Amino acid sequence: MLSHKAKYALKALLYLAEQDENHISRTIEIADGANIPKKFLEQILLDLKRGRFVSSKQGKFGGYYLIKSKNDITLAEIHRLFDGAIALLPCASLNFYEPCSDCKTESECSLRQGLMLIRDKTLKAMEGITIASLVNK
Amino acid sequence: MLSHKAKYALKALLYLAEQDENHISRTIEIADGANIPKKFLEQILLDLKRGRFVSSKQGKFGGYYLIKSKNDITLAEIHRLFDGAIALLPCASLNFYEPCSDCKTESECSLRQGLMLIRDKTLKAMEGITIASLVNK
DNA sequence: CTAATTCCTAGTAAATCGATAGAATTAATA
DNA sequence: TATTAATTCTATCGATTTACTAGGAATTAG
Repeated sequence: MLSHKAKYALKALLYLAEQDENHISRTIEIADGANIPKKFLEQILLDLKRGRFVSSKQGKFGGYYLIKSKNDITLAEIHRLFDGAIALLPCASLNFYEPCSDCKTESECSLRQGLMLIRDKTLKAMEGITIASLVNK
Repeated sequence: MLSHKAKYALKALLYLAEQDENHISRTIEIADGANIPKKFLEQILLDLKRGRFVSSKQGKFGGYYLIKSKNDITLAEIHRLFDGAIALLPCASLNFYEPCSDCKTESECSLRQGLMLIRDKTLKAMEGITIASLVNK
């Protein structure tokens, strides 16, 4: 399941993607437009900025705008940024790999094999969902 | 991600599936065999019993045994029993549906459409992973 | 200088998670 | 029938995470 943070991030990105190019959106504008608690959204936008999905202009008349093409922002990336691993267990994860402490020998962990299969399919599906693909609906 | 409960449940089911037919496994035996905290495993086995995956015999020489074919126990079912929805948001879930409080009109929620697509693919993949398919490795 | 905005750091209440404790219940068998 | 070994049930605990909120510092346009 997605955290609220991840959901709000996606909604905020969708909002930004729907604006005219060169338009700068204030936090409050996004919060109202996408129904997101404003102070919470502030943090989320900062995270998106650190992740180089958006950039900002400070001070009066400042705000946020996309710096990554909406075709290149995938659900998989947003999931990873806010909720971490896409795999069902860390031992089956590409980006957040950690061995299981309770598995005696990993090569023999039959569960892991199955979970890596799931991971590959889920990942592929999530990489196919882009902000652009969602906006055009 | 799977909770420890779900992971332990899968490991316990794998353990049971590997035993001879008609063999009854005590909790402590499963706990040792699959490296699961015994008291925690107790709860998990009760959950699996309520879910009609296993049954138990009480008293001396009691224990647990599979009552569902290993071909019919899927990762999807275990995920649902212990961790709930497979979809990324409740509004995109089949079995745990709930509307989003922050979406103005659901039909217009472009995010939901994408998440239902992911759900279908993930679900299909998870239904393909059975205890039997994991044991034979 | 002032107003409007992002940026930063804490804090907090509630829920969830992983696990433990202990007593009640059940059943085999000596 | 008493003993013993097992499941079953209920309650609780501490740590972590989640979803926010609060307050103010820094920045910028006019």
